[in-house]
Amino acid sequence: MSSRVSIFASPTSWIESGAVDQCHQVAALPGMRHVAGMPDLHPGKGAPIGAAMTSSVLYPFLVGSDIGCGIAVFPIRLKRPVPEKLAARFPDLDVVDHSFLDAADVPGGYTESLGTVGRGNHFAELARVGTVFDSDHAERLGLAAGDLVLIVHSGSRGLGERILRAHTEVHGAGPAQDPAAYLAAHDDAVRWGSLNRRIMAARIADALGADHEPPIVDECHNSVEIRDGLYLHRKGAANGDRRDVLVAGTRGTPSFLVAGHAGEEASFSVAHGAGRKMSRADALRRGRAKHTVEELRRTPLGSLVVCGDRQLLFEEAPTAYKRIEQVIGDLESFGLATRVVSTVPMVTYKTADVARERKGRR
DNA sequence: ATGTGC
Repeated sequence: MSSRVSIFASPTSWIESGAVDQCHQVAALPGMRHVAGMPDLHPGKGAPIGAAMTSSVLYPFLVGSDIGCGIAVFPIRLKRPVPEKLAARFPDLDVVDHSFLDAADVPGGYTESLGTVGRGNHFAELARVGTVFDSDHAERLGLAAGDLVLIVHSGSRGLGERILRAHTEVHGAGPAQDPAAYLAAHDDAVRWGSLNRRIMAARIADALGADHEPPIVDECHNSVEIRDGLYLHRKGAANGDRRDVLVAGTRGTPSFLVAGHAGEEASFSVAHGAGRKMSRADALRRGRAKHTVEELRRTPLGSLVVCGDRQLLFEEAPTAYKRIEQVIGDLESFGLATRVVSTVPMVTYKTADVARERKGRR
């Protein structure tokens, strides 16, 4: 059985060779039919990130540990948004607030860390709609230039990790022997991730004294689905089959809400973000020489980044990522998606700001 | 990515 690798990136887009190698390694796995690399493709742990991988057997490691990770967009209204004041009022999304869990029907019964953002590339951001590229589509979503939105990127925390570990402890990187059982646990994690994002949005809106609405976009990018009798794994790739997707920029550049039009050749998928250009280790080493903490906490866009962890701040520096405009341009030129609006960060929460808390307690 | 691994 032959299997193909297709990379949806223009020759001028930077794709690390290691990530393409990983695509071919995955394509050589038993039962594999097709690997579609998105323009944000970069190397991951064992499998590429930014890829949709289709096979006749289910490989849990291709989804990874953060099953159900995704990005949701919630319209929010605020009277006079001042980034400095709002940043100071953001809730501590590193810890659970039990008052938001009472009414929640928690998938998998896993209540630990529900409503918390986690680490890595996860964030919760207050942003304003910048450029409107497709006014009809934006209007259907209820969006106009200047409107405020909450963007929440997070996943299933310890739950997804537990599900993958239960599989790998027995089968390693091998396929699921009981796909239905894995899928049932996976679906719990997908629902949990979505609930996690909603609870965070509610916590933020409450802390800012704002009204917010249900999400207008909520697509996960680590998942597996059965499509045409095959397992379609997505790792750092969102469902782009006539779905709207928020493709995340960086903590210092805009993001793009796009309309997905991806067909079978692209495994019905679109990119999930800018994609890392540097490893975390490289970003930390080079970032320390290149940036100050101050410039990473107050971006050229005038937005603020709440992040009490200096290492994470450097790892997540905008320069550690590819240019989001290039990624979006590739999605458009390959016909996978079209721009609807851009969003411009005002306050991005990464992790609690220890410096601020210490000051407040004095 | 992860209540984290050798």
